Amino acid sequence: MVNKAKDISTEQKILEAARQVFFDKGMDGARMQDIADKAGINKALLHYYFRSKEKLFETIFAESFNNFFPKLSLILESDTDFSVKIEMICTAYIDQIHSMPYLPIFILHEVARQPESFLKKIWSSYPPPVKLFIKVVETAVKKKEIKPVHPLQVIMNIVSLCIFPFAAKPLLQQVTGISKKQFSVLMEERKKLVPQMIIQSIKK
Amino acid sequence: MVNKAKDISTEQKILEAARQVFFDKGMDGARMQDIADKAGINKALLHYYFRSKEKLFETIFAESFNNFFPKLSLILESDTDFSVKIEMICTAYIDQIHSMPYLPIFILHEVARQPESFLKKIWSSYPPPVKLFIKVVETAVKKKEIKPVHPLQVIMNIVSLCIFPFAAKPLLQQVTGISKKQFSVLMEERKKLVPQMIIQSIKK
DNA sequence: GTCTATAACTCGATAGAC
DNA sequence: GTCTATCGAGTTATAGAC
Repeated sequence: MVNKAKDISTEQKILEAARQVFFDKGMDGARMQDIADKAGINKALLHYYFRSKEKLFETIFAESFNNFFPKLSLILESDTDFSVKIEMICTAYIDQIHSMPYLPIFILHEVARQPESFLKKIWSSYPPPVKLFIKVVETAVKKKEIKPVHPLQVIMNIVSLCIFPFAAKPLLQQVTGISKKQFSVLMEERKKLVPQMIIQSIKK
Repeated sequence: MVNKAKDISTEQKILEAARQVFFDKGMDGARMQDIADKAGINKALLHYYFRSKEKLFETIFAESFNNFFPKLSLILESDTDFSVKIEMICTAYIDQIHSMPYLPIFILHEVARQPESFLKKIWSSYPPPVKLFIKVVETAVKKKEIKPVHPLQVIMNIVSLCIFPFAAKPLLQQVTGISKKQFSVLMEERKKLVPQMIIQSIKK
């Protein structure tokens, strides 16, 4: 398979191919041969650009980790009501993951398998803004805008409701037989449903 | 490592070891040598009991698939209020997964990777009671016990809120630094929180 | 930068003794 | 049933020509 756009660099072709194969098979199941085929080059060239499979994986994993936390900081720091922030976060998450539905399983599977030291290194470059998120919830509680709640429960609720359906998509499709299209419709609906649920569960 | 209880059969030792290794590493990352070591036997004996790695995996995957759907049918068929059913399902799910926290990632990762034909075969023996679940929600809607809602959205909400936190546990612990114990406390709380959220979101 | 050829190694599987 | 020893396929990585 040769890339039509001649201006796409070999490195970019490799990264795109690696993304597809790693997302699909995971680190252990991915084959350098498959990545080379998909990029339209041969194995040796992979090693020329990225020294080893591990280095290539690290590159994909790091950028994915970053993508897993959509522009949360910007939203959290914005000067908007708490409920508006919730709505924006849900929409950002659902849109983000909808465009790369294999991301959640990949991240969850690999995070559970990598040594702590490796993870520490990765997100020293891509820090998820959890502290900030917790602070935003705590502030809303103090200002009596919402009920006193454990911030982590709220965060878990939001992320669960937005992301899990994508992680469970293959299972859901197998079990219910719904089409790709029907699934997309459900996910679009959730951009309204999920914030409603969250707000309702913590409003005074 | 030799098993102390002499009455535990070799087959059981293999299955327990295989469960651990497959849950931890996935099919592709698992090594027959690791399973043999953990079971206190050698590789050849694995092949004597289960012809191949694939057969052994199939055994573990099938029983896991079954465990992923806790005794839903019994609860769904029970003669109780809709809201009580929701509560029972959440408790059943959280308790079930709490006792095997690696199950969700394993199932989600592997389901996405197995061919459709294989999955069809598996759950012809372990059918998840989705049809029944949908019917229960639809009945509650018709009886005007709850708002008109898309049953799949309700099901997704329940499963997301109960299961995702376990799938995200390694990530959550890395990112927030909470202990195993603190995590358990949060999950216990959720047995009350989640049903409340679900009921509130669909009550008339 | 890109290719072919191959070295070095890992791992599932089997043969065959006890 | 259980073991040791080994084969052979498949995979990452490198050497070296162009």
